[in-house]
Amino acid sequence: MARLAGVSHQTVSRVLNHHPSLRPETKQRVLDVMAELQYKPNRAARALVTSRSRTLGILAASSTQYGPASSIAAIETAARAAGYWVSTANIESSDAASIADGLEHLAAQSIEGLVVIAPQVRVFDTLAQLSIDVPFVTLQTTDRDLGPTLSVDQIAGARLATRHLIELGHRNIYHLAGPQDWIEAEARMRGFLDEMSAQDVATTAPILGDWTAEFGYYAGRELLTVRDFTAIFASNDQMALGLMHAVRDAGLDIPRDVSIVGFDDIPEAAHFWPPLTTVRQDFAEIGRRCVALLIGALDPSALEHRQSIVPELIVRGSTGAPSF
Amino acid sequence: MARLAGVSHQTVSRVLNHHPSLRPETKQRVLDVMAELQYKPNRAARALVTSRSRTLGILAASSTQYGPASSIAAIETAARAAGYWVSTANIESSDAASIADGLEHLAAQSIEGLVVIAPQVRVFDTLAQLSIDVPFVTLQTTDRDLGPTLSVDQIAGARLATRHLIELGHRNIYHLAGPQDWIEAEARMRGFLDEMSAQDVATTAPILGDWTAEFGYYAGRELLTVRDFTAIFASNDQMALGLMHAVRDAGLDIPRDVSIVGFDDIPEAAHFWPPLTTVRQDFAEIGRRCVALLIGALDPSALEHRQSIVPELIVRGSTGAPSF
DNA sequence: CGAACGCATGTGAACGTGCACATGCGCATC
DNA sequence: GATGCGCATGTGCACGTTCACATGCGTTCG
Repeated sequence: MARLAGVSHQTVSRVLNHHPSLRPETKQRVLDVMAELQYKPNRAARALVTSRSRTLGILAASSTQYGPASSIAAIETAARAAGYWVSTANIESSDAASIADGLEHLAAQSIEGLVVIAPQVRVFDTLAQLSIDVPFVTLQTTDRDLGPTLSVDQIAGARLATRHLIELGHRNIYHLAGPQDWIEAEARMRGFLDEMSAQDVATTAPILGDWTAEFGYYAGRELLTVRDFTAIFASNDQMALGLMHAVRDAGLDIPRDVSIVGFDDIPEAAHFWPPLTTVRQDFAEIGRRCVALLIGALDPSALEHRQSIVPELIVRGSTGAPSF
Repeated sequence: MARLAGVSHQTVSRVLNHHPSLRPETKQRVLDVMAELQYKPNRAARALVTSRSRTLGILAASSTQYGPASSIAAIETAARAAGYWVSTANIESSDAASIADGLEHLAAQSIEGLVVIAPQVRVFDTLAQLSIDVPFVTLQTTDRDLGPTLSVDQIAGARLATRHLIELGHRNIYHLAGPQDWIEAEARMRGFLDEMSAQDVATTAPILGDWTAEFGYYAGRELLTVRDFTAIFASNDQMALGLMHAVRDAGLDIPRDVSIVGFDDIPEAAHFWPPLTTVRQDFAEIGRRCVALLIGALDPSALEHRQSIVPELIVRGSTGAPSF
């Protein structure tokens, strides 16, 4: 007990909390003793009395993928800098039981804020059911008002990608979308459809995928049996990779026969063959903003981080004019 | 307070801890009230009185990469199943300050066990300096006795890859290694060197990389200016991807002119062009074993999880016999 | 010169849980 | 029928911290 070394426990507490009325020499003396004893304040005791856990929760699906993993890492870093801890719950399947389990695990440590990187709608239903009542953030662009949310302009990114293909001269463009319970997937699909109709290009129904290269490969094989298109916009880079694999397997050339665009700009995308044209998302920035939003909601001060993050089109070798 | 509903707080406590001497009807009554009130036991209070946090720490570098991310996810899942929480600290650079910061962050929540997925040696020095005294696990194959450790046989995996190339007839093989402060990288390099000398093949000095595709690309360009080799064994799949990019840029064919082997078998590897021959590691299993080991060390019972995980060579299109 | 104020520090209670011990009750044993 | 034992439950304290309040001392001001 550091307080054995000179002062009362309350003075120690004041030192820890940077109380203004402290004689510098007293403060220093306490600090010295703390250093000597390797004193560590007890987080549990503090949480107990303040009833603040200073913990943020992340509910994550697909946390092994580059995008989610990057956001998680950025969230952790930003939270740590702000003096918060982070606890993650990964859900493997997106069924209700799994979601509920993850949320309960987070609730059990009385998190003060929640970031959801996962299928959306069910999560919030479950959240309501469990009557977990914390501010939360999600990457979103829905109409629904889901409380404080962070707007990353997935729609704009998807429009960028689509416009690029149209400007190159493509008129038969498929979209390989992500799972529709992901808000990002839905937004990218909407961006694709919006741009297509804005430019008066006939649209085909998007194909619903699962984010994996494996799915992209099989979807590509399927599509190529008909081959009524000259370009595909995939909702992430992994699916784009699978598509490219299928296209090459069919003996076709990219981009001469088929142009392909991805989404995310994972670090490997620049080294695919051919290097992938894609939409860059700043996952780290997303993570940082999530934390800023949450902590803003917790320390109820300014909350004007609502400006959206603008994605960027990175043009590489996988797209070109169609050859007729 | 649930205890207002009939019984003493101690009885509630007994229900929570599955005490044997409880009349079933009493127990049920308490459970009913708990359900009705949505009662959640307070983790902080419990941690305070038991002085057990039930929290495992992960110190992670490169947590956005597939391998580390997979292990982290598996650790989280396994820990959750065992009733533990997980807290992650990501370190961006591997300098001492960053490591110390991460470890202090973990120590501040009095973690009971630590998994290190990061440059190794400095971590343990720092650990000692901060006199953090918890059991820890690391993926390792060093000679050093670093306490309870998990042995994943990286050496065997690397030998597998190297032997595959030698058996195909390659005699001029380079190794693109990972950063040498990573134990995995060191072990894979050792496996490569061991196998080369066991098979009496002349060895060239390994090139030290940084795990990224970008590095693989530039290393490949560099190597190709001389081109005194027919095969390269890269220490992970990302670097292998970069290498393949460089080889193609030079107008060469894979595997006719150059064979390439990776390590990890990330999900995308099967869809690279050509599909990558690589060594599969079961990251999820690694994560699970980490937790088993740590919890075994905490609840001091059996500790015989020491059998190592055997990696597997996956032969795909990126390797073939050399053409002379 | 005394009252009032502000600063630096101390005192005691409280947070919600688990542990050690105490209590009361029913049943078996002699 | 008294003694003792085991089961089911209750009582009080402790964990380490913060909060509200109390104390003592020096300074200012009417």
